[in-house]
Amino acid sequence: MAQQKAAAAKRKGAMAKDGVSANDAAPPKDRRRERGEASVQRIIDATIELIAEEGLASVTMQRIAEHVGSSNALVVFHFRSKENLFRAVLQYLSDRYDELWVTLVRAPGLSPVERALGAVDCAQRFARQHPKWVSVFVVFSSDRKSMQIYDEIGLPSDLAYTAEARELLIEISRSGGYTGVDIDTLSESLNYLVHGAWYWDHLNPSSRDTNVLRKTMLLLLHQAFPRHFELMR
Amino acid sequence: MAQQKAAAAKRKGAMAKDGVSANDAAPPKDRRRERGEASVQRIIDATIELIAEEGLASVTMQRIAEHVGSSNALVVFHFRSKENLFRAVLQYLSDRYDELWVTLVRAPGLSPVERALGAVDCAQRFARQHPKWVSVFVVFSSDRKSMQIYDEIGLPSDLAYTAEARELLIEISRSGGYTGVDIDTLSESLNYLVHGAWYWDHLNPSSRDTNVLRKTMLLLLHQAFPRHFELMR
DNA sequence: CCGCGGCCTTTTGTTGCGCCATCTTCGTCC
DNA sequence: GGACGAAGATGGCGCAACAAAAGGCCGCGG
Repeated sequence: MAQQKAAAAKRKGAMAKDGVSANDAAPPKDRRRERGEASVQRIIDATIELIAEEGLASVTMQRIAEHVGSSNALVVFHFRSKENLFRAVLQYLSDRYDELWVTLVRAPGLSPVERALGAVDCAQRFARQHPKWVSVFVVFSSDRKSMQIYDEIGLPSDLAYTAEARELLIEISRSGGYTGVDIDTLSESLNYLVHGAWYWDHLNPSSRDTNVLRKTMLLLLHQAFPRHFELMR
Repeated sequence: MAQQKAAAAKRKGAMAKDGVSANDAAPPKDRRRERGEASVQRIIDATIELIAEEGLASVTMQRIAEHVGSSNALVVFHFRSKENLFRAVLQYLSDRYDELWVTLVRAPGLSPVERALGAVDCAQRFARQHPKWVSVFVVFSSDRKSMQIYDEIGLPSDLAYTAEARELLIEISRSGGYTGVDIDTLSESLNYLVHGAWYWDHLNPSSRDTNVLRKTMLLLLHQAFPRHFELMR
């Protein structure tokens, strides 16, 4: 499947990058492979675009191929089936979200409070910078059929992020000497808020770009840990 | 499949006797029409069931008919097309929600605070009592194609409920002498929370039946209007 | 007993996925 | 350095699934 190509890409990336250096080692970088990988990426991008704009039902292999500017057989060649293509798309998006999360939440040297703020940022930035990606997530996770794919790829990460955030809240509560804070309800609320914002903004894009999500999350955090989170103005 | 149907119909006609006493109150209603209406309802129910369980993509006219125990032509007969059927389904669900909203929010003699609490109740009850209906809403509003249907039937009501809730909050704020409350952010947050809960519980049913939605909505209301809303314990 | 309305079967035309035969382009081996 | 082989790409086709239309049947009510 698609993983083979990712693996091959690593091998190439190791040395082909600085290949400008004169005539050393005659770089055997396979231009066929490069072309193929570029095609794979273009197909994934086109699929995201189409799904975000039109939904799953009306997306066909030929429409994707058409959008890419190739024949449908090329799509079938790279991803053996439609389901495989969708799986690759979701994996791609999941990886992009993970990158952002790692940068904003798991960056070394951050305090738990900073990490929590990073998580808030993560949710908001992702939705603002890549509304189409969010749409694809929503579409995939709604239809039960494609939900099988989401259950395999998206949901586990999703639950992991929630759990990680929950641990952060516990740590803040403990080290801050707070008692009587209902962590489970709080973290679940934040989860609802994030997904609600994503979902609602997908179905009613005009409400995007307000600061409601961030404000409310900070409000809840402030209400629970007043000494550690400032209210937004 | 269809043979059973004909047989059942036959039996039904003969059975009208032993159901009630011989000369039961002269039915002024056309029994054919009754049967037809029952079919319509059964088809709608089956469609809801199927969409909630499998998503839009894999639902076909024949699967619906099969689930109802009739031929696909019967479905086509009652609703002229698939799109029309879906429209009827969404209209049906929208009507059910409206009934609940009218009962809980617009009941005569309620104070604004009671109405607001009614709105909270409405969102929670609907999700608890009819998870499949919520699933259908989510499915319809996710796929852009069927979103055209949702935009016509579901979204206007949705926006109306949000607007009505917002008016309630304004009224409470005014009559309660509150100043500096950001009504727009508050009502939008509550909206996010409701849709987030519906969406998340649809894609991760195990988290249903907690009280998080209600608790958090009341928390936000209490935070804005402390003299009018008690916290849950 | 007759006509109509609800119900069903069969048919038709369309669409989409996946595969095959073929072609091109590029590394590699002798 | 020239031919072979493999990866990448193309067009088209077969099979299956689907929505929808055309037409016939049957029981019910008048």
